[in-house]
Amino acid sequence: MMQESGTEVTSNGPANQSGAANGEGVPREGRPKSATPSVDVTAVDLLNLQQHQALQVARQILLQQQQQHQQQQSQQNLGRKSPKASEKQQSLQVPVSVAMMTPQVITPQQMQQILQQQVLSPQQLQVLLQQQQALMLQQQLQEFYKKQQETLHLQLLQQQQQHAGSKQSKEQVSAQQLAFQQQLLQVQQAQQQHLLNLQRQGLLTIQPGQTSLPLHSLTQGMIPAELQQLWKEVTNAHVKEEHNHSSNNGHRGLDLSSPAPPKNAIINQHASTNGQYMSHKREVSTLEEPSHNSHPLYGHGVCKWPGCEAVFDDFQSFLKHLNNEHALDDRSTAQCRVQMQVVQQLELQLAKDKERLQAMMTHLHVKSTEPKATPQPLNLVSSVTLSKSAPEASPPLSLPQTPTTPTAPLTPLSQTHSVITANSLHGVGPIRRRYSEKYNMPISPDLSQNKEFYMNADVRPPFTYASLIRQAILESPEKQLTLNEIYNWFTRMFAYFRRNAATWKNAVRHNLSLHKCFVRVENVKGAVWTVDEIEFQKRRPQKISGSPALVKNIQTSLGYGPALSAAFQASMAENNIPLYTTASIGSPTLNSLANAIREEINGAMDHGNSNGSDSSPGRSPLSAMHHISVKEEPLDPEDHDGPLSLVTTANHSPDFDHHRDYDDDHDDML
DNA sequence: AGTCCAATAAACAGTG
DNA sequence: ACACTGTTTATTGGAC
Repeated sequence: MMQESGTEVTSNGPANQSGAANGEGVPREGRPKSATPSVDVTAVDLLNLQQHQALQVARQILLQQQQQHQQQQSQQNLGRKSPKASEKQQSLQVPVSVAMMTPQVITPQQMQQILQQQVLSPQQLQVLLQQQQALMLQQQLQEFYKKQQETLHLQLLQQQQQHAGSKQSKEQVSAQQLAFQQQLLQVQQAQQQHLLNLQRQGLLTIQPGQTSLPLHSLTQGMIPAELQQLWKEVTNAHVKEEHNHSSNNGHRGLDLSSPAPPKNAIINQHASTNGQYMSHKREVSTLEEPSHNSHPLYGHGVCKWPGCEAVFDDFQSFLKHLNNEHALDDRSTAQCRVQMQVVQQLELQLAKDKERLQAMMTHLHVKSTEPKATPQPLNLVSSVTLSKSAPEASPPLSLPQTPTTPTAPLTPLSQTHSVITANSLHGVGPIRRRYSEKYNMPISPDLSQNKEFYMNADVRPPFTYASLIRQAILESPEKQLTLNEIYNWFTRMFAYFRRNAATWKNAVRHNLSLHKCFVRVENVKGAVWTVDEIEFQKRRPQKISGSPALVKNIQTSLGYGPALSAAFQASMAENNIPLYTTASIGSPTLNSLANAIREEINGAMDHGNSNGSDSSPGRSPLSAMHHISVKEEPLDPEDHDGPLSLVTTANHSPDFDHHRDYDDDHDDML
């Protein structure tokens, strides 16, 4: 029945649905049957790509720097330049080969192709999009820097016409080097911001294992080996050619001296976290711990001074190196200033994120008796463990969190069962299809978080039709929808279903008919569809638990502390253990830590060999799924004369659900 | 390799 | 006749 909602977006056109679902030239958007595997990119790959691109940009800048410098020197200081310096510059250009490294901005066509082939998950696409934005930004920065260089060059020429002395020239060169460093820093910071944003949105998972805290991860991401190599090139070139004179004067627009340097304590605090300890030797000698063979700038036999990476067999030689190579000079000072800015930036970001966290925690605990959470990230753990003790607070279903609050994080207290958003794990493993259905997980968290994305991007949502239909129905006030209203929900919520109209309607109907969880109810107005939640939950996930390898993985992950393996996270998700994913709360590493601790508290270590009742994967006390008061007799659609009688009442009955779910599952599995 | 599941396509029937 | 709704079957491919 075309009800009042018939005015809805029917851009799909009056598709001849019956029997000719694929009519009207709608391009079939099936699975990427022969999708080019090369496009299969994970978030980590994208991160690497971005870093590589940033490096290229930076190298381009460096090349320009060097070229301009070379030009000016050959023009102004013909006989003075040492051949070595010239060789150095030449050698710098050789590996750069900027012409060969075109910035890999994805063309709209390529983007469209990626979108249509659906080889990327929405999260990956978001990463991709944002990285493209970052690329743009970097290019803009590059252009800006070009202009800056031009003006600088002009001024340099003027000055050198006035003072033909070499000293002045060197000062300018020094300033240029610093300007470049500053520029590099800007690029880094842009990246940094970007990465933080990505992390906050849970779109990016830092590879665990190498760091202990997010900031460290971040910094590692910011200054990869290549970037450090670049830095080395810069600083070496700078040092070899000239050093003396304060670099504070003359560097245009970089004003490194102006920002109030962070307190040493703060520097130390960050140094201890991000490993990028950066301070004057004098400070080091006064501040560092006198512990033997231990130095913040020394780790794994390598000097950790930015851009150094010199290898030492013993600590003494490192100290010697530190005193000799990283003594108090212009270069070290400049590097220190740069590092200060990095730290400041991180602090700023940290403060913002702390504030955000505070607000989140305040919001989430406003109804509980918990004391207001402190901004300490680790309190996530406590809040998690606390929240699990009060599952009664959970409303019937995940539906209360409608997608209308995309930025609002999940409310743990209210959705013990739906916290999982496998999206954060999407990039970890192979791209799976429609993960939400697999684990019977409510899709609302993901949906709410990515609502905007799905609404605007012509990307297929990674949910099964059944999940989407269920979501549509449950979102409705009456928990019932006509077929047409379901259609409308699809088109309203997903750009993909706006464009690719024909087949999915057939699929919707097919799913409605096929799955027992969808119950058709005759209504006054016609027929409406409701969700039989019990049936829906009966559709069990595929069993993954019990894998010894998995258990071992978990154990090692915990054993190694916060470096929670991706496999572990994946297992958490696949085992239906609610976790505060990166999508819901900022830092993935923190989440990993929280998860690890929480998992430990939950006694998941006996995951594989506990007594049968609790070895089931989803038996997180926090999960407790949602608990529907189940009528004894199975629902019979035929017997119901009203849809409301079918709607799950979702009374919480712990006694029932605690073990029934899994016993049921096992029974069905066997 | 076999099984399960979801997506897709399509035929068909009932109804307004 | 037509469009919409609903059911059913078959095929395909991915994941396990």
